[in-house]
Amino acid sequence: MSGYYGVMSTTTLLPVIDAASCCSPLVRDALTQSQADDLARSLKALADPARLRLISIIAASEGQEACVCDLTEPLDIGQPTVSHHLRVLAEAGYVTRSKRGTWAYYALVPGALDAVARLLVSA
Amino acid sequence: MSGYYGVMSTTTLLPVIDAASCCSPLVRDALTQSQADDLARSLKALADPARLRLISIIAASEGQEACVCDLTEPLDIGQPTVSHHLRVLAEAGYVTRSKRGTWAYYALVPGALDAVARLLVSA
DNA sequence: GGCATATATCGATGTTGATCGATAGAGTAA
DNA sequence: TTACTCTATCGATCAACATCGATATATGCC
Repeated sequence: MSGYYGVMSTTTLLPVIDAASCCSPLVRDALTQSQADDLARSLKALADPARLRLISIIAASEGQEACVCDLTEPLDIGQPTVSHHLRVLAEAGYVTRSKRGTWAYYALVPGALDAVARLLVSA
Repeated sequence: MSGYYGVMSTTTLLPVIDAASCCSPLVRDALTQSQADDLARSLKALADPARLRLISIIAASEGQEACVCDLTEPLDIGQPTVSHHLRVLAEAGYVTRSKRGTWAYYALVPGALDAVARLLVSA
């Protein structure tokens, strides 16, 4: 389990985890402008109802991975919009994309949500 | 097409993840539309560089409280914009406002950031 | 090859949001 | 009262974004 699924996405940066490793918690010190920009970008990627639902569906799926074909129907939005949201989540480092045959599977990046959550807590 | 991911049997699938050790709504179940709307609204209020810097300055201040007069200068934005951001943070429940004389003081709501952070973590 | 399906990208549109200048309101001091 | 300071609100502008339909790309099948 937790194996690797072949091809990685072409955008392999993990901005969320990078931000977590370099930046101090929000409540410890006053954030610099660039720290605030980075964290805001990570939070903006999460701050959309459709993207939160996509993440929660992926997270609740077996292996924390889901096919796009299973993500289009439950949300009440069109297929291009789902594709757009998945791209935003991937570029922010929350999910990775792997294509198997005709289908594209999106998987949670382990620890990505935890990383951004840790930036918000005071302890 | 294939799977419906809703409230299926919680015991058969999900080999590693145990409901007891996995407490976040985001990661445990698929969010409903209104749950996603609520969480997105809370995250949107945080997902702005100016507001993150305001929160961090307030949090780093004595008593986790700061006067507006001390918040206008460090950020490179105008006073009406600072006032607007503070209002957004207050309406989202992250800070409270108290006026003493001519000055307005904004204080962190204890536990507010922790609460939203807990919604994101998986364990 | 041609056809069908799955997903991504493009272009346009309507909406939200960040920012500003001007101004209003509240409080203090003379 | 008047004058001054601090903060909030108003109205406008510009940029960012969510969404859609149409189309492009990729893969599999016949």
